[in-house]
Amino acid sequence: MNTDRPEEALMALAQSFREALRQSVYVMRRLDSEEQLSAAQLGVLKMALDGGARVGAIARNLGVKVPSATEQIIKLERAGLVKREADPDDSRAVRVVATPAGHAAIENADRRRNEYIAGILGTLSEEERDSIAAALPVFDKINNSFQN
Amino acid sequence: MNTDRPEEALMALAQSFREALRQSVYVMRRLDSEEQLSAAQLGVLKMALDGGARVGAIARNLGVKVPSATEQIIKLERAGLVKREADPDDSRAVRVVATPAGHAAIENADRRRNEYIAGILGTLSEEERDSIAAALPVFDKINNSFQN
DNA sequence: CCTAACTGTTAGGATACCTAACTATGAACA
DNA sequence: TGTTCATAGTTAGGTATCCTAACAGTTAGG
Repeated sequence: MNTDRPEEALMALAQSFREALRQSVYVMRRLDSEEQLSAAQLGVLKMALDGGARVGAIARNLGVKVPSATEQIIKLERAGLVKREADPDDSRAVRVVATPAGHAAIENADRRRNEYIAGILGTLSEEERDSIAAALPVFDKINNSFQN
Repeated sequence: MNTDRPEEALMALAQSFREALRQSVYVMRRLDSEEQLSAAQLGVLKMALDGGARVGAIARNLGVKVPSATEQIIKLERAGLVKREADPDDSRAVRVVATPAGHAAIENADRRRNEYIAGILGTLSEEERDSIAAALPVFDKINNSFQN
């Protein structure tokens, strides 16, 4: 495994996997286009829930650079969904915290999107759903390989 | 199944699925950032291979509107990887065809990306790879639900 | 023919991301 | 204690991708 010249089977699997990734991007765009909060903003908001999160942590979680996170945070702030506060332990840092309106917004956005997806999952067979359920943790593992 | 109020389990699966989608977008960005051809351009190029494809078909395949496809096609054309020709059957239409340089480029780009992914898949256990392989067709089925 | 439908291109605008440069704070150490 | 280096965010400027609207040319139906 994991040699310089991956075997045929591994390459074929990689190819299919890549196709799934490509489609996922498309699906996410569709999902986003019907909502007010973008996926990135939803991600920020989620991290801002319990006690808030620092800008750098948010950026890392979203897989973007700090200025890109700042940009989304500012939009959410203008929309009244989060507020920025000084970190009591480190005055260089900024804690992003969800406002009550932010809490409400995230619940709505999350539920709507989940219902949309659940509607589609509902059309699958039990078996198909099981295979998805089994694969998701592995997906997660793979995706985490890219965090570097 | 597929009721107005999806069950708990379905909603939970939808939530995890959505998380995987989100991560996929991130992974695709990473993968793209190390290459010269963007994923969208690679998609155009692939369709331009055998006998070429019409602009509208390319747009549909990529999940974007026609002007967005045109934009990518123009870039590839300027790079010498495709050429645009009149469709013999319908003079309104344009066929996008890969040049020899385009053929070469796609092979390189595809192989490099597959090797990268294969390298990661190689670190998984046999079982994990099997669960991915089993899920990919279902992913495909789900993703096709969005083609509307 | 003449109009309606279709295929693409062009123009203009929005969004999200990036790098580089800057400010301010913290931490290490002589 | 004071200098220096590292860290946290913001701001400025630029790029890529997508979109809608308006347009030109072609096809097809009545």
